[in-house]
Amino acid sequence: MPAEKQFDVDKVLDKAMQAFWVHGYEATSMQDLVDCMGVNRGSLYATYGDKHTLFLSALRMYDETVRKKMLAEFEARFTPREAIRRLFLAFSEQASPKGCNRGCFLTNTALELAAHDKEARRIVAEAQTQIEAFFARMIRKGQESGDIARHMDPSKAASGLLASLAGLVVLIRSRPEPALLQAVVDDAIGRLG
Amino acid sequence: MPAEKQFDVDKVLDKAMQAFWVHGYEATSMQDLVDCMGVNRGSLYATYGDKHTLFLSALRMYDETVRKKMLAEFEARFTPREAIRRLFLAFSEQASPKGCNRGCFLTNTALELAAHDKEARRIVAEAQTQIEAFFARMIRKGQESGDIARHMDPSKAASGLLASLAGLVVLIRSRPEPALLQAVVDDAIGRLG
DNA sequence: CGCCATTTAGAACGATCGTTCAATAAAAAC
DNA sequence: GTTTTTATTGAACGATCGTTCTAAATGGCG
Repeated sequence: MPAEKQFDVDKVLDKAMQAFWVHGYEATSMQDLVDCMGVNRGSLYATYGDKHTLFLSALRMYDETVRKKMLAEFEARFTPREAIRRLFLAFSEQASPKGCNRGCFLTNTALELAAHDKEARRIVAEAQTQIEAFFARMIRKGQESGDIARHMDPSKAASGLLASLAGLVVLIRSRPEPALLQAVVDDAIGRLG
Repeated sequence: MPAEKQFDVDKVLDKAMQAFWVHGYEATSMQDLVDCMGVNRGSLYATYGDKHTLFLSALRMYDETVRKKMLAEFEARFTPREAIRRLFLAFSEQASPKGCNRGCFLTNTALELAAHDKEARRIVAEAQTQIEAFFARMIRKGQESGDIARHMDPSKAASGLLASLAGLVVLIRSRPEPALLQAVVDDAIGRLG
């Protein structure tokens, strides 16, 4: 049934993204991917290349369709302070003590691969830099409008918020307790004054 | 050459801990462990059990010999505020833009295994709870002596510091830039008043 | 000195890993 | 309508995975 692809390349890549997101790179086998993507091995290699290349494509897709979209939406729809809060809530509220807590694909990758995989580190670092810039921008805007405290250094506070956000998604995976995550979010937002 | 073990069980377990710490669970093969521990496969299985059991032993060893020791030493030797600062510095100063940044074994495990491995999650969660308790204790003591701001809720602020610390070690692996890590530490300590 | 207990060494196990390939099928090109 | 091109399929590849087992070696004990 050829000459035209029998599947939607992006939709199937999304399946791979989900698998890598939940289980990580090493713990996801090509067999797992064949099963969850619903595409045969040959087509998979012909379309996406080898496992490592496929992983990086999935990571880039997460960065584009999840991270970028999130920041843009919150920045467009809310006040600076509220935009920051929504970003934290987007993670803290996805967590549940029982279910599977996948956290953040970029942060999972930061710890599993970034130390040894140059391209993975580049993607993760670039994404973190943009989140940091988002925080700094929001803080500056909030300071102008008066709903964020004027005494703080926007770029230093942005680094602090980036760490708090990364820490939040770590805790989502190890201690998905609503009260704890809520406390982390409150503490982070509370710093804004 | 038997009847007595030819190697120091704890010293060799330490080698395994280093390997898992740097590369994680899945990316460390039994062959890697045989090589770096300097002990044969048979002896390895007879002494430590299978790979997963060995990993948990290594993780427990990290918790006992690294994490617990660190907290106890800082708590005993420094003022509350300085004890907190030293804990952050212990991580931020180990990072270098060039070298291998292993970060924190417990946090690495939190993201790689905690979501799917019950016992690993238990160990990580317990350690994080104790770090949180350490922060809360230090904050209370600091508030009494006056070098930590009195307006903050100790246990909520402790949760916030725990997230900042976890975030710091995430950034160590993905963006080991001294200026960034310094900013994160300054922001965390700055919150104490 | 000789027997036993235990560790050591490394070969070997089946299973699974990531990857490739030859055969099949169908749309596109002429 | 024939040829060419391309996607699909699933079997098959060698390598490596975690694990087990057998044989050799040594110290403790009678």
